[in-house]
Amino acid sequence: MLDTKYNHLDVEKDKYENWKEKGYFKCGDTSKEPFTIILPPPNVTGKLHLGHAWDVSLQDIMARYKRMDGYDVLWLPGTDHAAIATESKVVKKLKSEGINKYDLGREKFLEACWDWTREYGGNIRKEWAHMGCSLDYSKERFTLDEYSVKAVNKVFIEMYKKGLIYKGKRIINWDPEAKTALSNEEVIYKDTKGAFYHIKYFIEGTNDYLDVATTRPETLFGDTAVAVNPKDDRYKDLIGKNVIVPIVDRVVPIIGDIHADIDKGTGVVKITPAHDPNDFEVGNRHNLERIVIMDETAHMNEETGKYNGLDRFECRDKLLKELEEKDLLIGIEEITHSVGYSERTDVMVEPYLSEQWFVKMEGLAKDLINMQQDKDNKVNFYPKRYEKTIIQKAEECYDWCISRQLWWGIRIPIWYKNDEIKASVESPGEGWVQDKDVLDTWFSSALWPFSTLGWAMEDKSLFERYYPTNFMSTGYDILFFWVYRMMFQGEQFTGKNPFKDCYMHGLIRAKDGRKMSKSLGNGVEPIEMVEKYGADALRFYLTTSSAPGLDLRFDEEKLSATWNFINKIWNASRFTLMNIEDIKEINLDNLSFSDKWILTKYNDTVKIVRKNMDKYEFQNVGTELYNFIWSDFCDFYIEASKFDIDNEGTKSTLLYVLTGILKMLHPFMPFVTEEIYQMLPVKSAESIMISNYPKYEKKLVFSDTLELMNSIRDFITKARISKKDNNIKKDCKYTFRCSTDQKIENLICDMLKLTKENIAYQEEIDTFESISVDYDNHIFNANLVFYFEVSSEDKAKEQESLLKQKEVLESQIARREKLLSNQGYVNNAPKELVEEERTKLDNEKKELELINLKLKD
RNA sequence: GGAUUCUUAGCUCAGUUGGUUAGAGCAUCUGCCUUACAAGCAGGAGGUCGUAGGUUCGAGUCCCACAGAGUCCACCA
Repeated sequence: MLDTKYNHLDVEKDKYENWKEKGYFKCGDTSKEPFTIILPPPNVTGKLHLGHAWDVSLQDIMARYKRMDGYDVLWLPGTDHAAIATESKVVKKLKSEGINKYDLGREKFLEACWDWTREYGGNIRKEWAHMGCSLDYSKERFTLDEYSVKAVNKVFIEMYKKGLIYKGKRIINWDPEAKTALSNEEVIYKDTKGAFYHIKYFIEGTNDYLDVATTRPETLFGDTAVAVNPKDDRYKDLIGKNVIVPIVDRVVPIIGDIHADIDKGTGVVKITPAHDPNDFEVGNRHNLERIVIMDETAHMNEETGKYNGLDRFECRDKLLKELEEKDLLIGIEEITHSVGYSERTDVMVEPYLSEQWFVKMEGLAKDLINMQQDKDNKVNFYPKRYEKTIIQKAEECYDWCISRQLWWGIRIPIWYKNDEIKASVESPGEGWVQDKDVLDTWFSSALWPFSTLGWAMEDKSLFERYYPTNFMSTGYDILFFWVYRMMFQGEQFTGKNPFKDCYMHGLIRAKDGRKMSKSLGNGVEPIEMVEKYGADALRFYLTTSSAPGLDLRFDEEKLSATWNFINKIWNASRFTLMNIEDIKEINLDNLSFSDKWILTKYNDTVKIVRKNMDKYEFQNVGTELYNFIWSDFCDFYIEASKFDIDNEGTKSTLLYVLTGILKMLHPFMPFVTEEIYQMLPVKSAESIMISNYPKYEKKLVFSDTLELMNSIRDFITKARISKKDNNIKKDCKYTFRCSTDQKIENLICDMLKLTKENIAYQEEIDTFESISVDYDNHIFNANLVFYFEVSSEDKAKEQESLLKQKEVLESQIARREKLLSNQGYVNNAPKELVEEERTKLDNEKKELELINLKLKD
């Protein structure tokens, strides 16, 4: 027997291990249709945060739902080596031990990374287990395992040969702390306080100068021109003349270029082709020299004379001082402007000229756009609007910088010998040297949906069976990092989109709407919440509390309310189990009105739940189940069943409906549903995980009963209000007439807790005041009269309440009459709706008559 | 500059082909320890659905404008 209270700690203990041992998580039943989900691989040394908990819950819901519904489900787990993130952690750790990465050397450093990975890699698996994720661990992958590395090499070489990957000298975003190039996506722009420094650039051979404004004065060492707009009347005559770059005293030309904006700043721009992407373009147009003035750590190099060796910001300070001393600084104008920071290290990104590998995006992006036009092969986004976002991204289409000057990652399969270049995994022979760089983590992630399934392996059976995948779920924050890239790589190498449906969820925010972050200290640990309320509550709360694509404000009170809901389910189960111990089989032949009613309601619920599950509208599923279970099943049906509990049909109904409830809840709350399922006296499977998902059963739908019982329920509610409003005591007397059926009369008496002692005798009645509750429609009518002693105060109260009722009724009748006299409504609205309105109007009129009668007394 | 989301009860949010009197949790008020559950039960109060127009027989829902809040992309000498 169940305890009186739900204890999530007991319930969630050991179940996961048991499921895993039984092999329920494994795919492979080829008699069934496959259903595939690939888990977005978290950073191998990372920690599960609430966003992950949300993400894995969504996927587990789909995995469990489809598994129960007869599919061969593969939910494939894996982790990502997370190049920069992991490498920077290992560097930091070594540093604390007084070890420098470069002194240690590449091989030993990689060993340290592997050690780190092994040490922390298990954590994430424990967290999946806490959350109840039904992952097939026999297929677990890592972005540095054979599956991934082979695919990455194959893809790289093929793209290189097709000219889709090229090496180029360009301005890229440089992270001076991690000492690597970054892609545009890895740069985060933040509003930063800075200044326009106005500097004098003297025109050669004159005492006149140009006022050049810059936010990065230290780059003047790399200036090789000054540009003005050719249409700018102020300066156009100067084009062709030269200016002298201050401090370095270099003579550089004044050029005319549209890049110089007449309205911006002073209209004069210094051109530093090696340190600014726009200037780089200008430099190309005018054949300007590119002078690199910094090293890879953003310290000034030998080009800067006495500033050589200084950090960029230190150099800026000292340079400004010197400019001031030499009267070359016109002024400083403080501004707030947007500056790029590295996503991982949070240092200011430096635009930096270097040689890097790029993916040529034009053709790939076009293919992606075309694929989305194809109804049968497109990715369906949930919510839909993300498709537009993806398309826009594809239309912008700038090349993707994929080389990283790191060691932890997949090394670029390119070999050099003198001037020769070869693409190959193995060394082409003696004297060949491999490219030192590794690939962007996201390059391997982009292949993840097919690399994990053995696309590059000899045995392609998994790929053939489970690709393309069915469901992808992820936060919108990695739409461009990942979803976009998976799409074009999938299309390019498999000819198909890697997933059919892509569900985007939002971010988890703190209760005040701010982002959860370490610096604000407002983060919530999912594991703490699991300990406090259970994984079941956390999963249900996270997945049913917001609409797709929207952020979720984490509210512990709501999580606690979810716990209460589970406690309610627990107790409803407890009641059911207490009353059906002796049942041997479910027999739904001999059913009462309320049995038929709950079965009908239940089947409606099954239908709506399935519909919404298939559309990933989990918040609707949540609302539907919550209302059905709490309001219909617990508050009404269980109460009604108490008076009929010895009936075989009622016992069967209780068990049948409870079983269905547990099954529909199972994807959301796997642990508690399994706990209760195991105690059911009649069940079809050894675990709820592998039982069948409920189906709509037409033969268990009794529409007439639905209508009847809804009316009865209405009547009971009304009678209850009357009882209370008029302060009727338990010992009052009543007479009760119900025209339909003796059973219904009994049920109503029971539900209203009216007992034989309350029956009134005629002679008594005469001396008592009375109130009555009437209900009359075409399938059910009843009349309940309470007789009781009443004070003048009570009587006044009743009058007041009747007048109020009258007022409400009259306004409703007026509204409905207006509606029904509207020909447009009568002609256009659905017939049933109009008919319903008519019935209601009739009822309301009858009710009003009764009230008027009572008011006359 | 472009795109996009949000604005519904005191608070946090649902409301998906337009159709009863707009729902829930928490908080609040009234009455109940009724033998599944007081972390509960039975009720009550609380909303002119951001503002102003339009389409429609009918708008929280569709369209337009405006206001406020947020996010993404581009630009940022």
